[in-house]
Amino acid sequence: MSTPNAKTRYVNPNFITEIIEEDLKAGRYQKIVTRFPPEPNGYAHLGHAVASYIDFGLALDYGGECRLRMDDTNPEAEKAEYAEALIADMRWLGWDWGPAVSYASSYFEELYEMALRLIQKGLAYVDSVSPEEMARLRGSVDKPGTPSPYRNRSIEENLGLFRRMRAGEFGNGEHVLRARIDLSSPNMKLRDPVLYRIVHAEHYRTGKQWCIYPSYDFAQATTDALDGVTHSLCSLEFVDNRAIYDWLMEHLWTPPRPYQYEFGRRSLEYTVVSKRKLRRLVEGGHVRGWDDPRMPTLAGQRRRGVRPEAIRRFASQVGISRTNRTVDMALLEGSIRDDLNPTAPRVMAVLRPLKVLLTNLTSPKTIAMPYWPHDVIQDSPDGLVALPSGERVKPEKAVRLVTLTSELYIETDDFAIDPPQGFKRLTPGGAVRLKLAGVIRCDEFKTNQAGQVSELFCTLLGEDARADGVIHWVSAEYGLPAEFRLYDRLFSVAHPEAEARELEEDQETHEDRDFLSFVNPHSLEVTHGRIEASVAHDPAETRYQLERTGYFWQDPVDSRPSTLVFNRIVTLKDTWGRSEAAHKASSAVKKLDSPVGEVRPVSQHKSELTLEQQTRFRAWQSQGINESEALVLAREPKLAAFLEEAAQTAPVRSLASWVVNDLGTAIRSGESRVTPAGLAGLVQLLESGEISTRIVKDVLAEALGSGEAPAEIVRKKGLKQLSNAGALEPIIDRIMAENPDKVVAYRAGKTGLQGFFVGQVMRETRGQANPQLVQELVNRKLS
RNA sequence: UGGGGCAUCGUCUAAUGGCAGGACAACGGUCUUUGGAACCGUCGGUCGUGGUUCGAGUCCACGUGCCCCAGCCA
Repeated sequence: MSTPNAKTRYVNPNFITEIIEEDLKAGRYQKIVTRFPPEPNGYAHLGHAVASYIDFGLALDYGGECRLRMDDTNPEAEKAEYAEALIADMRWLGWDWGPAVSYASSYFEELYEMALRLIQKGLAYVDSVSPEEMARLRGSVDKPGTPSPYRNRSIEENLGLFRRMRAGEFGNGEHVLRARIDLSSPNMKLRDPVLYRIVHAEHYRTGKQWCIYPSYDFAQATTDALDGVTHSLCSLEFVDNRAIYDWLMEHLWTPPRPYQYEFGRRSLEYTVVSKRKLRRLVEGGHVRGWDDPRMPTLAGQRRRGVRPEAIRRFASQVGISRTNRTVDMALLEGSIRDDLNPTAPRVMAVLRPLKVLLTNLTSPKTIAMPYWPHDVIQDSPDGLVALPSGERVKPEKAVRLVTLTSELYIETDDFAIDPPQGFKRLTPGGAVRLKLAGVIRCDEFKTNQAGQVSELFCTLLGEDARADGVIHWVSAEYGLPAEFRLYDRLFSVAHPEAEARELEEDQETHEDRDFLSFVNPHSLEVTHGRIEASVAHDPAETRYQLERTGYFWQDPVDSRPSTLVFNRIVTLKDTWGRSEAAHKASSAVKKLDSPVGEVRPVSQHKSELTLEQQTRFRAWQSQGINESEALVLAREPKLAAFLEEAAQTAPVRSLASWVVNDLGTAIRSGESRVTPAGLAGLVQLLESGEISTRIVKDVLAEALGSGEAPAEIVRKKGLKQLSNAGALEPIIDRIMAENPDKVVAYRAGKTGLQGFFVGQVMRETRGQANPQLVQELVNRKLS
């Protein structure tokens, strides 16, 4: 249970799973508990989907639990409608949060008690300055803050005031409760953060019961603890807030306690997700609503026809790391196609009809057409395939009847008077196959006044006639008229926010040249065409692949049996259209080469040394220490002092690199558990040839963790450098024998494999082999 | 500007100091009654400069670039 199956796990291994596995192994928690805590102040979007995937997926992977918690601590922004929508969206995604949704607002009483405890401990106080004054007193990033005149109120006074705040004796903004932490902290978040503020507003759940509300920082930490959370995951912008989280845990909770970990946000190309921007799209009429299929909201994606399985697949592929990233649209589209390809039955529809008359077809022909292509049938595990109704039947039963009549429609694009190179469709005098209905030849075509082709006259040829390609079609008599809504990316640029920012910098007039100016005017195209009659009998929520055009389903809001409306969920991959477009673009515009040799500042200057540092720098150099290390030592007295002390019993030249490169970080932070004498002892062993640098490296790392004397570790583990070729050679021979393929690859020129062989030997000998010697031997044996 | 976070193919993501790997995209091919799918293959990367090391994406230093923090929002 503690390590998920690599194939079925939700979340791929990452820095957080590493922590979880370590915590489970060490028995710090019986089982892990995560939580997904949206604020009900808007609709869920793909960002929420990815974040929830991590929280719920991790819990699933490690046999834990994930709570869904409404972080509803700001009554002015939140609505029941949003909370309900959020819950519905999460359920749609398929998450299970146990018997009940958790609400921060359900814990208000407990939180209030905890605040009282903080006051009683002298760790929180009621401040009564104005918001502006508080901002001023907080200082700025480069100036420390100054205490408010109310910072030293007595515990009794604070208690009294806080109770009166709750009792509603004060107006908005008159008082707040603040944590007493550190007004001069370089971390701005720690400058006495607000814990409670007065808000006289109706809360969608607690009504007027409260007029004081906990802040994000206070509520997040306390409700995590109350919910039994073990791993509290949030996005990177809250890194600074972790200090408050830990401070609150330390003073209010006894272990086991939750810890906060942060991961990078994910955004998507060609879209925006901030609530403010989404609202402007809706209110500005750029889209038809929050559930417009172009919106990145889950409501929008759902209405578009995307299935939750596709969203989860997408989230899984996006992955998780400690960097904010913008994901390629292709990843989402690919996930949707991968989900739909094996689940969407195929039918035919013509989006932009061109009338065709079959001059030699005397009576209609009814054809049984399979819903599935051969490869989907082949891949079926039980040999059965689905009908649109969901019923699974034998492949030969998975068919619908389609009628070919003398009057029919084909796609306007499937005919060209003057075809481009490689065109595999209908041309004047040319032949093409109508899917499953025979080959036709175009004898004549008619044009309208505008010169556009309006009708084709064709002859139906025998089955064996040669054809350039296969196209889809719909009978004019039997086909049902339908509206098709073809969605494209909402914005015409991949990074609308970043582009808008650049525009602002370029021009002073930024107000109307913001991200909205990048809205793609062609993001919705509506066509009227025909779809084969069989769909009339299918469940309304059936997702189809309309052959050669894309995945579609009926718009759940606007489609009616009498007036069908189909949304395009995603196009098919179109290698022809793509190469066509690329061809046009390259021939139309000859791109100007961007000027070469761009200017790059060549300021590779070392940061300046003071006179005193220069003197020390030269002194170190004169002792034989290289420039790079001497520079560090000259600048950092702590390291220099450490080195000087160690140098009393070991050669300074040999010590310097260990001090600078391996112990530097620990010494600087004052947390080095290796003493100067300890290092000197180890270096003596190195100098005498008893141990190798490899061993020094490993021992130092261990000593840094355990605090044990390095020489003692060497003695206890019996570490000793093996410089005896006779002992090493059999090991090398064995490894070569075990990896014949690598030997071949090496001899074929993949010399990077030398590292593999050396590494194997080092591992076998627990790092004790003399690496130079091993390398030498390996080289000789391999060549 | 003080503090913090981050940097690996076009994109996303892996690699106890020891083979820079995977996925998506792109490109080429096989197959195909979908210019789809599937299959095979190709292309392509460690931000820069030094240092430590037998060996550095990983450790050290100095740069460069991006993101977050000065709400009684979350």
